[in-house]
Amino acid sequence: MSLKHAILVLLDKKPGSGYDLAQRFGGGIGNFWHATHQQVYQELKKLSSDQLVEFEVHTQAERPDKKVYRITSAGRTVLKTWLKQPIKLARINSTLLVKIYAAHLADPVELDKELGQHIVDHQQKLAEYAELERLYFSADAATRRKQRMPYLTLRSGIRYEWTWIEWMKEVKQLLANDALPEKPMMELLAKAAKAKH
Amino acid sequence: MSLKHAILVLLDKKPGSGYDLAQRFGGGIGNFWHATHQQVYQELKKLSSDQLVEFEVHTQAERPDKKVYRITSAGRTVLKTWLKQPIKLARINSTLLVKIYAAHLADPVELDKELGQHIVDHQQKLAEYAELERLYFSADAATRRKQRMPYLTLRSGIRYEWTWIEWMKEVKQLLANDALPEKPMMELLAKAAKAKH
DNA sequence: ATAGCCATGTAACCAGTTACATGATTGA
DNA sequence: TCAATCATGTAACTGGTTACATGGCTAT
Repeated sequence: MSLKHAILVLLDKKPGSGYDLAQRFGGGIGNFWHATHQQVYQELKKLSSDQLVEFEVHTQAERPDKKVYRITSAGRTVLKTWLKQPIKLARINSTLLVKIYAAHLADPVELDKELGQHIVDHQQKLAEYAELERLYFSADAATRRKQRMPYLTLRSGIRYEWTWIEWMKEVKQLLANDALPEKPMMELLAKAAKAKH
Repeated sequence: MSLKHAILVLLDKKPGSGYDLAQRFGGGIGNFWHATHQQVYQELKKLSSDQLVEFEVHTQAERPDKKVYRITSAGRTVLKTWLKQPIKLARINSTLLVKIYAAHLADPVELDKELGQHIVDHQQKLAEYAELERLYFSADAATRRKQRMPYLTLRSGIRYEWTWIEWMKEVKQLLANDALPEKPMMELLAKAAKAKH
């Protein structure tokens, strides 16, 4: 489990309310770790009873009161211990790949449409990332240095979306032409890598 | 949920016992849909009570008896209906990215070691995929045509591992040199794409 | 001997999703 | 007036992981 740790990471960067954290999981870190507000509130309760976080109630006029959480030193210890532990290879569960695997049962027209929609969705995501990258590069050197870790995760996202889009386009075209790939993927990638030098 | 559908897909290709399916989830389809034997047995029980699959007990000498499951026509209908339904954008939960995001709290030496290990793990996976691809290309044209959908999923796996490895190598090097990326990722990818023509 | 394969399962727990619930303020 | 934002939660359910349990056969 890592929701626990993801929350500790966020609170270490900056204290905040459950609502706050839920917002942050909806963008930025949300691109590689998803959580809903229900999960966040539950987890905060647990973390709080384990004294890894603590909170203060902020009474607000005009807005509902809120509990502002911050990480405790015990929490920071847990976080650092977690960072030291090697993680297991992530396992992928991709519905789209299961569908492609079973595509002989599907209606080709529908499948083509679905791939098309998927390509659009991922292109949109990529455009979002591209804009964030543009912003990053327009910041001054000090800010860029401070933000380098989040930026590196963004680079991962860009590569990921790009690759995924390339693959989907390839599949869409092959299915449309009822064709097979001509060359092994490994060969194509090796050639592209060489071309860089 | 898709374990249900993944099982139906597998049984549609070929009937088999729970043990059998669990093996198949450990390789091939397991590369993009993971399931343990406990999950498989539970799910088969549900599918069976919903009459989407049926089984026959095969008594074996020298081996434990087994239940050989096959998909029913109701199951095939459910499967086809599912194939028609558009799927939502997959959400990613990547522990490694959370760690990188929080890397300012980590010991650089440990982080470097962990990245190194991860690179090795993924290179191993990639080598596995490369071997499978070699096998695919050494088959005759008819076999290649029949296996094209599984092969397309393999291509996705190859691209995925390759990209992931490239990113990790980049991060490892940047951290080792305490450097920042010089050029936007979008620019680098666009240039590489152009070079193909 | 010992490990690994074949074969099936239960049970407890942990994590994640969906639905329900409330209620004030602000802006279109 | 209607939707969105701020703010917090409960409850039911579904899905996934880990541990436990059994037991014979085969190959080293």
